[in-house]
Amino acid sequence: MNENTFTKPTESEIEILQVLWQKKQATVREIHNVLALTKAVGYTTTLKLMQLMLAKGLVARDPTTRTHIYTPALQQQHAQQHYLQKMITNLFSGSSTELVLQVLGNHKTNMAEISKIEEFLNTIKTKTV
Amino acid sequence: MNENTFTKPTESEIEILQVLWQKKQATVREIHNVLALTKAVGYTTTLKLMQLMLAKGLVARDPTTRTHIYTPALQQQHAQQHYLQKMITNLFSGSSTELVLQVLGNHKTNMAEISKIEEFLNTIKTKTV
DNA sequence: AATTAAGTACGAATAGTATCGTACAATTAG
DNA sequence: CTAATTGTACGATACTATTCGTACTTAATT
Repeated sequence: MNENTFTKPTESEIEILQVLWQKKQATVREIHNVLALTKAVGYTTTLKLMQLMLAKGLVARDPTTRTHIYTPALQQQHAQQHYLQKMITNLFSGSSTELVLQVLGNHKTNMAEISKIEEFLNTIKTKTV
Repeated sequence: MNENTFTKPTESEIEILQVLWQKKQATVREIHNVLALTKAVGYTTTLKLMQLMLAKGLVARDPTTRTHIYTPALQQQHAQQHYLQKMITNLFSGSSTELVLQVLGNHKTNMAEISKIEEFLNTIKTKTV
């Protein structure tokens, strides 16, 4: 399983990856504690999921210490692109602009963020024919 | 099952809804023909899925004619919001702006669309403290 | 040293999703 | 009028994902 082969994470797996992306690395216990904040789930369930993710190549781990330390093996940006593309196709009739407008309309965006987006729009303007 | 209860469509169900949202209404045969363009799937599979979607309240149908005519019972915008929110939380660490920048960076956006987005940013600016 | 605590491994049960064959009904073609 | 075609209904099956109990191992506590 090389890095070109995108193994689609399931929803539960993405929840785990989200924690790993933020913490950079974590033990099963640490991840489980985070997940347990928002949903009822047993420790061995989280453990098993992470073992399956290891087999799929979604995470890596250092097994030299007794308590294994896991790291994400899938880049957050890759997952973002994959799911964004799918979402644009299936939910926004293929229009990325529609998606952008919908997001901007539904989430409070402060001045600094608006400026950041405007700035970015200006840079792509120069590349647009 | 009232309209406040959002029944989360599965991925296959969203593919069907996508066709319905575009066509406004369609028969099982019509939807199946569209799906068959991109994946191998039997007619009765599509039929069964749509019957399950009817039971879930995701679609409605007019059964007075022999060939039933289906319509979407879930607004496209509702589904968009739900999945956008989930995506922002799980894949973008809660930052809607990050998502917007990612989309703009990965999809070609023409002048007209850029203008549309800039215009929208201006309107929300006036509402931003 | 014995007991308790904390960890991994993994089989197996459960639940959720997708697939399709077959039965049957209604319409259409010959 | 009979055949073939086109449709719906739905049970059975396969596949995928999730959940957790239990066994075993290692480390820490008493």
